[in-house]
Amino acid sequence: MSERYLRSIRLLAECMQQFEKLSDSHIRQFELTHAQFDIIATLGNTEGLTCKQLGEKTLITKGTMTGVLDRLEIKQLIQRVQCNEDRRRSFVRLTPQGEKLFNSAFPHVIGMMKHRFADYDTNDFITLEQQLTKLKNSLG
Amino acid sequence: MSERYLRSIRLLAECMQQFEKLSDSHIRQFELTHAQFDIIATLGNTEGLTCKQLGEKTLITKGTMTGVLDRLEIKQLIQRVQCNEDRRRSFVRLTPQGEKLFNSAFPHVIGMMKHRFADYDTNDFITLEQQLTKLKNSLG
DNA sequence: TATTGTTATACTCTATAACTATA
DNA sequence: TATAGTTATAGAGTATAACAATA
Repeated sequence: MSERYLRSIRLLAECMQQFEKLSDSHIRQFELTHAQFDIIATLGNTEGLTCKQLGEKTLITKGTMTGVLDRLEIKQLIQRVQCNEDRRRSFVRLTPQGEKLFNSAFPHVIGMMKHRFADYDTNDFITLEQQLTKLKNSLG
Repeated sequence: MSERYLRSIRLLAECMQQFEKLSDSHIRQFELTHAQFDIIATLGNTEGLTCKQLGEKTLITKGTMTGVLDRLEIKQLIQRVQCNEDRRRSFVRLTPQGEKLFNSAFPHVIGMMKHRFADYDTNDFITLEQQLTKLKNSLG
């Protein structure tokens, strides 16, 4: 209750909440849900990932994953490509439209966020990254 | 795309994901959903909050809030008390059972998390808190 | 008129378990 | 037997808008 680390966890949650508040409106602008955006963002700059890999990265469970991927497939933002070496698996990849959205959505979010970090210099980033990396490793 | 702050945001999200992974099983142990836990945690150690205040703190919108509160009321963990000064509003408060759960759930989560911060000393916490506070203010 | 909270709707996410196909 | 992904189900969260009561 009076444990010191609770303060850090609360701050962490508040940071995340602020970020979500900021990104929310932009995500919806692209007519995506959070889960869908998460998938698009995770697939961006990859050659494709299996459902399992996507699940590990996004914490979306496999039963849910099928539904999320179905909706993204209907929107023609992703495609499933069956894996020839192991026919149980399939690779999920961004379609050209998916890539286009990825490449237009991110600069958009970037533009919005950029000025918020205006007062960070290189050393500030280094310190922040060090602290977050340490925290991540402690939690992981 | 190559913006430096993206690395920090990614780390932030990964920290939050790790924390959620850890707390998830414990939340479900108390037969609560994330949203429900969020409400209980927010109400803990308060005299009661209005729906509006709860919505601002948890990012749950008012339409959703009614449903979440209904389910918590059915579980007898919260109660709504109409406000006499402004009869449009009502205060949402933990019931004795709700407080009991709050007070038993948190030490539980604390116990689980404690050893993860074993290698943090006071200075580590100070640095981490400073960085997270700075980040929160930048995002907010 | 504006605000607080509820109701209603349609959709999405979620957990879980049973299932199919492949390994 | 184990694994990858789908299907099925029931419940919960979500956005949105219309609504009632109160200010």
